[in-house]
Amino acid sequence: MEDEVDRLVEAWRTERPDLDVRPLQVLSRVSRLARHLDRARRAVFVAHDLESWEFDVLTALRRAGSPYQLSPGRLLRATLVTSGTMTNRIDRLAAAGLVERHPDPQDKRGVQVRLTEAGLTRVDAAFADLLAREETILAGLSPAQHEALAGLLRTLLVPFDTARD
Amino acid sequence: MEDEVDRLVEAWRTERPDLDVRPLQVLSRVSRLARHLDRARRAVFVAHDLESWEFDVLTALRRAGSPYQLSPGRLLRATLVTSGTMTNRIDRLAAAGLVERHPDPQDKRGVQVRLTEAGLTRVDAAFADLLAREETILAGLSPAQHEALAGLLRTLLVPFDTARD
DNA sequence: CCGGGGTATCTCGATATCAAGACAGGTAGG
DNA sequence: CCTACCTGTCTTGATATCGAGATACCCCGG
Repeated sequence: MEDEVDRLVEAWRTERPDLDVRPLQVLSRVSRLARHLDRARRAVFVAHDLESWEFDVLTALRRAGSPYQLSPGRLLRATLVTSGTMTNRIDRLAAAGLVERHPDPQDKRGVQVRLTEAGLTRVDAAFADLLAREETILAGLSPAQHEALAGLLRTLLVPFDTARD
Repeated sequence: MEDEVDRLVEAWRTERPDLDVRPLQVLSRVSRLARHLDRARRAVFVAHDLESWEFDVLTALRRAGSPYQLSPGRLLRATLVTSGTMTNRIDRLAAAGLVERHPDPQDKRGVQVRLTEAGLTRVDAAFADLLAREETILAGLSPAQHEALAGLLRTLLVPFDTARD
C-alpha cells in the first residue's frame, strides 16, 4: 500500500533527482500523522464538549495527582504555549467551571490552578475515550511492531527533550 | 535514555492504573516530535526569510513540476487548509513576488497560481537546507532503522490517506 | 536593611486561521 | 435552452495564539 508521502517523495525524486529526500520518508510522515491525530482527537472531544486545548491543560493537572493543581508556569511548560496563551486558557477554563485559581501561600506572585470536581470527571471520561480511539488507530500493528515503533521514536525525541530546560 | 513521554506514561500509570496507556507510547511521541520538527523547520526558514506556511505552498507548486502552477483548490487540498486561508496565503505570496495569479483559460471561475523565478530559487534553496537539517535529526538511526521506522509509520498513515478524497 | 536582577503572571496589539456564506461560472436533465 | 444543482474562489466576522512589555514580588549580596 502507498500513502501520500510515497507520492510526495516520488514527485521530489522527479523534480530534484540531485537531492537525497529520504529524510522525508520519516519526518513528513510524522508531521502528517500528527495532523491526522489532531483531527481524531478533536472528534473524540466533541462528545465531551471539550476543545483540544482544554484537554491538554486538564490532563496536565490530572497527571499531577491529587490535589490536581499546578502553577500557570508549570502548565505552560507542560503544554508548550506562551504565558499570554495560558492566562487566556485558564480564564476560559475557570469560566467553564473546570478549574479554579487559588493564590499561592508560599509565593505571593504565584497562583495555583486546581481542577474542580467537574473538571476531574470530564477529563477522566474524555481520556478513556481518547485511549480507546487511539487503540483503533494502532490496531494495524502487532505488539512487537508497536514496541519497536515506540523505541525508534524515543531515539529521535531524546535529543530534543534533554536539550531544553 | 528517557524522554518526556516516558515520564508522562509513568505519571498516568500511577494516576490511572486501571487504563492501558500504551497507545501514548507511540502517538504522544508522534505529536511531540511533530511539534519539535515544526520549530526546527521555522528555524531553518528564517535564514531564507520564509514562513512555514509560505514554504508549504511553494513546495506544493515546486513539486508539480514545470510550469510550477496549480489551482487554489489543489493547493488547499495539498496543504490541508481552508479556502479562505489559501486565498489569504496566495495574496501575501503574490505581494512578496513569489507567485503570480493567472486566469484559467479553461474555466473562467478558476485561477492558476504560478511560481515566479524568485519563488523558484527561494524554495529550492530552503528545501535543500531543510533536508540537511532533517538529516541531522535522523542521524541517530541506522539505515535499517530508518527504513523500518518509515515502514511502520506508513502502516499507520495508509488508512487516513485512503479514507479521504 | 536596601538595591538590583530574576521570576511569575497578566495585559495588549497584531495576525493567521477557520467556518459559513456570497457569487460567478459550469453542467446535466428535461 | 433553461432550470437546478454543483464547483471554484473569494469575503467576512470571530477567535486562539504569539510576542513584547507591564507589574508585582522574591531573593541574594553588600
